[in-house]
Amino acid sequence: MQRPRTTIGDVARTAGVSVATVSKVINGRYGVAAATSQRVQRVIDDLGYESSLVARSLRSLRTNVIGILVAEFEPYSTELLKGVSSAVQGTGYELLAYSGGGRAGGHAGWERRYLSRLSGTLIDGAILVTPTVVDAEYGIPVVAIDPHTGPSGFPTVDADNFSGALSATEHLIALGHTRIGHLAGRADLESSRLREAGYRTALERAGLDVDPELIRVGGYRSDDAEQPARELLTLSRRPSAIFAANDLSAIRTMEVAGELGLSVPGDVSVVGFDNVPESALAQPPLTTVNQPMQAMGRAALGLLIDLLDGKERDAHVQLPTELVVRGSTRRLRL
Amino acid sequence: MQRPRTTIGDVARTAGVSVATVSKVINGRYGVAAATSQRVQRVIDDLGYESSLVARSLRSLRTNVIGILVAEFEPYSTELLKGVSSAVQGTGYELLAYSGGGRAGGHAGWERRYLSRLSGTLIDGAILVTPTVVDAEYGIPVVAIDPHTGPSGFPTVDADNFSGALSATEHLIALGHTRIGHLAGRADLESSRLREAGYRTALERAGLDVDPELIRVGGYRSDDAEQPARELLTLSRRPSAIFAANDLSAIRTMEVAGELGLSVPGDVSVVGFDNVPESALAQPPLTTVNQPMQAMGRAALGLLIDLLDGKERDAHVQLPTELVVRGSTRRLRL
DNA sequence: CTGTTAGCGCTTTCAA
DNA sequence: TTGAAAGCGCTAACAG
Repeated sequence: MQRPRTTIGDVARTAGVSVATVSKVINGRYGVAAATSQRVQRVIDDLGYESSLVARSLRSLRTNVIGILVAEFEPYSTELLKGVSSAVQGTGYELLAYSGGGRAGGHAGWERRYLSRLSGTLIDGAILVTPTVVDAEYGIPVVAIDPHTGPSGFPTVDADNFSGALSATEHLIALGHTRIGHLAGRADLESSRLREAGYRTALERAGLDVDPELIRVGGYRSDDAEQPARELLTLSRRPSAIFAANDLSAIRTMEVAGELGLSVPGDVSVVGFDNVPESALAQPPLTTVNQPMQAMGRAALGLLIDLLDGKERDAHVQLPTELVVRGSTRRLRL
Repeated sequence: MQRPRTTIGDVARTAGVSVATVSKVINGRYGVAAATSQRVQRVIDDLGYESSLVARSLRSLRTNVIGILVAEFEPYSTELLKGVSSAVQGTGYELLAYSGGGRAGGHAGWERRYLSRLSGTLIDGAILVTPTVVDAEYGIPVVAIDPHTGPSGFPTVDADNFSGALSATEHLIALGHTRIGHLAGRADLESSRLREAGYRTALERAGLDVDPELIRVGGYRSDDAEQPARELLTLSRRPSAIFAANDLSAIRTMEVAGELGLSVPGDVSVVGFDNVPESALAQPPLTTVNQPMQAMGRAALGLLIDLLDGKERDAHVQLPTELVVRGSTRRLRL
């Protein structure tokens, strides 16, 4: 099976020239006779030769490949990916999305590891999705989307998490809910903190108490949300509404409610955050806060390309969020 | 900015040993004194060293990285990606999704180019999404999802396109439609041909004529679908229903209908294919044929890993499709 | 205009 | 148990 791939050496031998000459032809360098160039080109076509990204990148400084590093391919990161992909068209760059399997994403600092692995340089620059540690120096230009620490002195794209959480909670309050639970995100993420802050602020503005018992950590991942969702829904004084820190945990919350024989939105209203496509598919369709993920991906790519071109750009881009009311919330019946 | 990354040489120098020794420690080879090993390990941790995938792959045959090659990150390929990503957890493999920017996906044979670039070996095996040319020998184990030519003597995963198209068209016929247009996919794709065959068969079984004027090529991409959709909808004897070969072109068809002042499903019913999450978000929600994309991704990964482990597996996996009725189709009013 | 040479960071014999 | 040296495929000086 493992027929070794054709190398530049094979091409050189077949064409009767040196590898250096072939390299020049491939890269369009000056100093090759037209006739030679054509002959080499023919051999390249005949053999179906394509230069190895690996070998090339070991030697040269540019590969025209942009990396996008994610902990896992889930709805959020894939939406970003769609945005980046649409924006990369015509820029001359190719895209390489990298994700460790398994729990790598769980370890803080996964982005450092991945970057180290790919650097050197398989990629010219990288987009980090939800990195936990935003270290100072990475060796290559880097843009972060929704980083752990929030904007911290280097290029960042995020959404207005605070306002989004505020309007989500205000929506529930406007519907007459007063006992509103919150399924928080990962404690180490700035976005998570901002969403909780929006929740608290909305309650306070409405003159409602913030009951610590109603706040649980769901951790953004569906699996991790199950247990805390169950706790909230089996409280003796059960909340009549829950604001989950992202759609995945909101959807899981609705599933748990179903298992407990509770109807959404009949017995409990649920609001999510992100507006991933899956939220509209849920039963009932999830009321959520839209985060313009594809636009964020495009913005990140724009920042990164400017960086690669040596143009310094405004270090921080924040895009607006917006409440999307669907079927998982309803007015509280007294 | 470009602080060069720490290399194995840096580690060796700091630890006062040779690079060879460091390499052995990293790879857990025998023949290193425990004390030395510990000292080297400490330096590695201190320096935050991570070996370069690039350099390593140039030398050794395994990288434990699986490639997934796509023409573009759009809803279909990202759904597959989610499936592959969930299945890769715990296998010890990492994932590298690669996509050329721009029109690379348009050129037939893009998968060959990408594979050549990544081979040699950045990746141990690859999953090819909708490859156009399924060449015999690629040098590394390869599994194709929904290939151009259909199952052709090497491992393939696809969905039951014919049955899906059949039930989509039968659904329209059952609703009383008799003039049913078809917006076909890319002419070079087997899946596209099968969907058209399902459409034709359903019409024939119902004793309806297949009017060639009602069949246009939409090409699976949203942009490419606009013109043919417009043509169908402005025909003097306009069809009362359209079966589009995938969701993206179905959604575009609905948009075009809107621009033309036609209501969906009031004036024209529309059915798609794939059931990408976006289809449920469309206005109105799209009736479509579900293709279990995440399961297909998981199946492809399973096949590939078995191949990598030297286990030969059943070369062809076909998953069932299923009609999902939503709001874009309705009974024809006479 | 073309070829020789020297690495890029790493793994792997093979000697010491 | 360790290290020196070769070489993976390629590019970039530099010589011829």
